Amino acid sequence: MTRIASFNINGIKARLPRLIEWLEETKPDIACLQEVKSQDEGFPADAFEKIGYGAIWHGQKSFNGVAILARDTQPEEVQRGLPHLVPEDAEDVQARYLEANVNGLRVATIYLPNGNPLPGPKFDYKLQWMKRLRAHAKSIWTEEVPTVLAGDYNVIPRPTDIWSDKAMLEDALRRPESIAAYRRMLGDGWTDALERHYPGGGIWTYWDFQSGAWQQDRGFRIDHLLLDPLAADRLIACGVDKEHRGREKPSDHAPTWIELSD
DNA sequence: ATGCCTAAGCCCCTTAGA
Repeated sequence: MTRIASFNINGIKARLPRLIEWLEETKPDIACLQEVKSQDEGFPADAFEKIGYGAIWHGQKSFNGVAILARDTQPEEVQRGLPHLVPEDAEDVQARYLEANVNGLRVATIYLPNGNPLPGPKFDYKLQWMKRLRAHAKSIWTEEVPTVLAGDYNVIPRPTDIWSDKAMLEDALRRPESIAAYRRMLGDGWTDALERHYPGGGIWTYWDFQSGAWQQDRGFRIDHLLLDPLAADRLIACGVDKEHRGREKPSDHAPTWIELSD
């Protein structure tokens, strides 16, 4: 059995005690992290090595940043950043994508752009980034290696993936363009693990820090694990470590995970 | 229409998040 988790930690320095605690309690074989918010030099690889995790990371000052941790092994990096579709994509220097081979699996950690405010360049960037992600995902598909694309997609796929049908309707996370781009990936054959196991929705992975969202369970589902058919055939369980959202100094996201048979 | 919270930077206020 292989357990793969995705966790938007919202600042690795501020969150290190919570992160170490979570790794030791839930023992994921692979952990995909987002919003590291640290330059490469500041990444606490030693702390992970001490508890048996190898790591690769792509850092950036203040914002973004992604990493892949693997228990008892070193992830083998295969891609850093998404390939360009048009020349302007070369201007993108944001650290949002990292991909590795780990124990015969292909795993990507994804921090998809938020896209607010809209309309505007940030929303355009989000949609272009999704186009690039879809194209690159197709190219992985052709390699026929079991693949998991895990991360913070900043997309609320269905009305049942948010606490209120009326909330966030004008937000980039719920705009039809964002949802359509996400649906196109599912149309290509990628399986949204949580959606498959909980078709009725009502599962959240994010609760705003503000306005007592956590206390009132006003959340939504934006962290997703997408599986190619080889990985989807092995899917035996998935869930959200919701309880970790209620601890001291938490991230605004909870970890999301799947288990694959061996 | 706005602030609500939180983190990081180089700083005690601004930017960004979702």
